[in-house]
Amino acid sequence: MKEGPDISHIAALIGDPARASILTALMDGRALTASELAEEAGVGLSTASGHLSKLAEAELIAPRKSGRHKYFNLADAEVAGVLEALMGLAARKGATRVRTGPRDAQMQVARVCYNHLAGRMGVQMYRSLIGRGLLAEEGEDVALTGDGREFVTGFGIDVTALETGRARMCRTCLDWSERRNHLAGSLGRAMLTRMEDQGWMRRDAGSRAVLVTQKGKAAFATAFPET
Amino acid sequence: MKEGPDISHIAALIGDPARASILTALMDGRALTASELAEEAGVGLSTASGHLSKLAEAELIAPRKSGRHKYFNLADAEVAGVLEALMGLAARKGATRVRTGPRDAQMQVARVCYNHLAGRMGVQMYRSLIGRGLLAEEGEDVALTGDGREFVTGFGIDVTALETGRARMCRTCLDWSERRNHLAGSLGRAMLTRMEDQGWMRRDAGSRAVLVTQKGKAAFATAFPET
DNA sequence: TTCATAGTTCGACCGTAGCCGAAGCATTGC
DNA sequence: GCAATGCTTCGGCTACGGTCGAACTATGAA
Repeated sequence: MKEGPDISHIAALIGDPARASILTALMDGRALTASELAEEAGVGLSTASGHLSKLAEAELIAPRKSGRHKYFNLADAEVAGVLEALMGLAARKGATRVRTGPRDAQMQVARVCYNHLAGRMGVQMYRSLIGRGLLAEEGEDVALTGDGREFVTGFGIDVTALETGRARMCRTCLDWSERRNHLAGSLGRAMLTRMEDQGWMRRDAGSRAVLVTQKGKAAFATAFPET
Repeated sequence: MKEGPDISHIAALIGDPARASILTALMDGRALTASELAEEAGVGLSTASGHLSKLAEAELIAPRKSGRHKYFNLADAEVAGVLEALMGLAARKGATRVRTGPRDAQMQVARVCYNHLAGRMGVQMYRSLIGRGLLAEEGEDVALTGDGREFVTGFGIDVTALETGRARMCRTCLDWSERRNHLAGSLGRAMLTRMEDQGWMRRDAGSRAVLVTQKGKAAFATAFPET
């Protein structure tokens, strides 16, 4: 008398510590190789290879061969969303396995989620765009308004290119630390890239934290004022 | 070098088939006893007791003693939301463990999620309320508008009582079958209860399906027209 | 009090699944 | 061609955790 999809299989996949590390490592949207993920998870290459097969088989991650390397990505933003949601549950009993350090504080301020900006700054950007009518919420997702289109173009982003792309341009993603939406989708990704290009922020290699430059702090506050 | 909350522990808890059955059984919001849950999961009472301790320890479920019975509920709507999200992932590769039958079709149409209405009808209700400006989305959550307050009161619900309650009145919950939001929170619960009281629908004992009466079909379509 | 029902704890059993190292493919570089 | 690198497969070990039944506790009913 069980109804609905079988969640135990997929949850069990996420439930192994090594596999959870792998998935967490992929949450910033970068593609990583099997060796890098093995290192990240702290297991041997053969073990990691087994884990990766299982995750790929369940379509939680998407493998891509490139030469003699094999790169892995999270399958899509929905998977990333489920992982963030699980982090939300885990976070509220302080079940962080993290060695606390300077990076962790920065993680709360700005970090990469899948491939867009998350953390306090990600949420601030989102709320600022909504508050000024540049982004409008429609049902479960969001869209650029006319004003928003203009703003984003002025920000240095080719909106037309995004619109013709295959990926959804605007998506929301629930932030595990802030418990509020931030902007995902191809626009979210483009915004982060643009801010990196302008020297406002840069990703911390080997973690999901995003380091904000002095110049970036000021420019960000001007571009995305709290409303 | 792991950052962020430790999702593996919590995912592993959900990942055991017996525990997943228990959690799934609790998704309709009813409180069930240890024996009932053992039956549901198909394990012995002693085994179930162990599982229940673990789930309670992780605050996924909330135990309540009542006489010589012990009742269990999901801890809150966020837990229910994570479970629905996992179902969404599982559903897309057809990983249903369900014996297909007439009930399952009904589950797609209308079912109980935690304690509110989900499935096609749940989504229709939500979209109808949004479309007519009775419910407004604000950031990640939703609120009743002035018109909405009037409408809901006319529907036979004491809004003031809900507002003074401890639980959040309006919440959204992502539907695993429809992939769209439906209304959760104490208002979502009250709406379902009210519709049951009026004889529009009733819960199928022993499953999460909601059976809609002939009268209910018509009344629902009138009350929540597609916009 | 005595009995019955509900749930917990304990001990023992057993299977699954994670782990590694070694050997085997595949791809690139020399 | 041969060597080096990246990954997969295989075999065998181990341990963790799910399972049950039995003994124990607690609550309520007769």
